[in-house]
Amino acid sequence: MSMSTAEETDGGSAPWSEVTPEAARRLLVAAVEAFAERGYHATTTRDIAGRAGMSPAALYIHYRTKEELLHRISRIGHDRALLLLETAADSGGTAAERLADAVRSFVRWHAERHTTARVVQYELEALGEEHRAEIVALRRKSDAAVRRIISEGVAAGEFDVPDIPGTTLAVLSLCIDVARWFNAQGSRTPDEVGALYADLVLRMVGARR
Amino acid sequence: MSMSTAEETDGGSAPWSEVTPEAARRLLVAAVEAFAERGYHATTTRDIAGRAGMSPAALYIHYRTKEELLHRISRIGHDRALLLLETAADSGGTAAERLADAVRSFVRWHAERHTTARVVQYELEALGEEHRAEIVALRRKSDAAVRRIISEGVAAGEFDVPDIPGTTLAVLSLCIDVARWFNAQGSRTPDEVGALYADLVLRMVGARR
DNA sequence: CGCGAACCTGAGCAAGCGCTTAGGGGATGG
DNA sequence: CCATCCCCTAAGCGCTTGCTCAGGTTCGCG
Repeated sequence: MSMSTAEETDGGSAPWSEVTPEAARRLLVAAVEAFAERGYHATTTRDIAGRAGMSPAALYIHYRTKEELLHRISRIGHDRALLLLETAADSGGTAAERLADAVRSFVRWHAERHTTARVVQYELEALGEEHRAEIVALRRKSDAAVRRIISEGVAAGEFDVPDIPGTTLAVLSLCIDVARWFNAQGSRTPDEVGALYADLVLRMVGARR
Repeated sequence: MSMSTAEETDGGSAPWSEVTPEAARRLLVAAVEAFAERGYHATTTRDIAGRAGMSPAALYIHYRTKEELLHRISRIGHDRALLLLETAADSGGTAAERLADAVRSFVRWHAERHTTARVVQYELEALGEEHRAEIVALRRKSDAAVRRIISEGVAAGEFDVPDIPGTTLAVLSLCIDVARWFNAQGSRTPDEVGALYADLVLRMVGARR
């Protein structure tokens, strides 16, 4: 029973500090691990509770349903991702600097916290109607943030982009998919992937170099 | 230059011609639709059989388990995807032409047949141990095909690519993720997405233009 | 010491799961 | 006509699912 769940590769900011009380957080962390490993539908409430060292019934003291657990995870993750992109978009510097910054931090988050990101990005369809609508709204804001950087880069003559919406979509798609293939035991660190991807994206938008 | 769209007819009739008898094909097509909509684990054998107009028991006359159905789908899809990439890699022309050709046909397949592609690309983890190993081997061959084009382009002085394995990974990742976001009711045709992505990838490898 | 609130468990329910089994119906060959 | 084969279904088995509920333990506070 002395099993510590801290298999965290996180660096810096506390991962789930916004979730209280502590028992609810333990359940949520257990759910993230289970959902990322096997997918939402293949994960049982018994599995989640077991990983958190509780009985199945304990889950329902802190969350009304299994779907609500997924929603909390998804909501927090999307808030975080959106914050990263908007911070980069609003920072100073050239469009190229801001775009590289956005991609670097967004990708680094997807690699570093790929367990969470996998759930956040690939289990959307398991959400209920209303919850999914809420999350989709957040995703549109992410899209808008990236599109804004690219548009401003084009307007300033920094970028050469024939299809702004299409390129925005491709950039986000490229970054998001990091969560699918990234492996913590692999040879690349999150920082390296972030740097590589920032370079590739600058090439995609034809940034003057 | 001549794109062999002969066997790429759309819509769910020709693509599964290798599956016989007809009842087995109907079940498989129904399974593709169901898996793509709800995911493997959320799909029931009753749902699959119902879509094919049969009773649940009929499924087990043609397939031993639900997992075998997924494996057949995954195997056929991966064979097809690998064929597209290797055909492009082996065709004549410059590296840039071959890379553009590979991306164009690979992306078009993911968009045109996004229902199938979604199952093929995102339900790998539901496969059993041996079946997954077989599929992973096919995926490594896809990676090798793309890497070969890029390497040859670099060797010929056509491309400027600092990190060949990383860029190969990113190119494949970008293309595969089309299956996740592509929507048939959306404003882009598969051909348009293919053209856009071929252009973006040529920029990523720094092709002389 | 008592009391209530917060937290958790053991036991279990109704529903749904993948899969099996016994047998029916229609075509084919004698 | 019967017999055989294939394809299919109705019924259901054993098990697991998400979730519930009555009751127990621990705590702060008087």
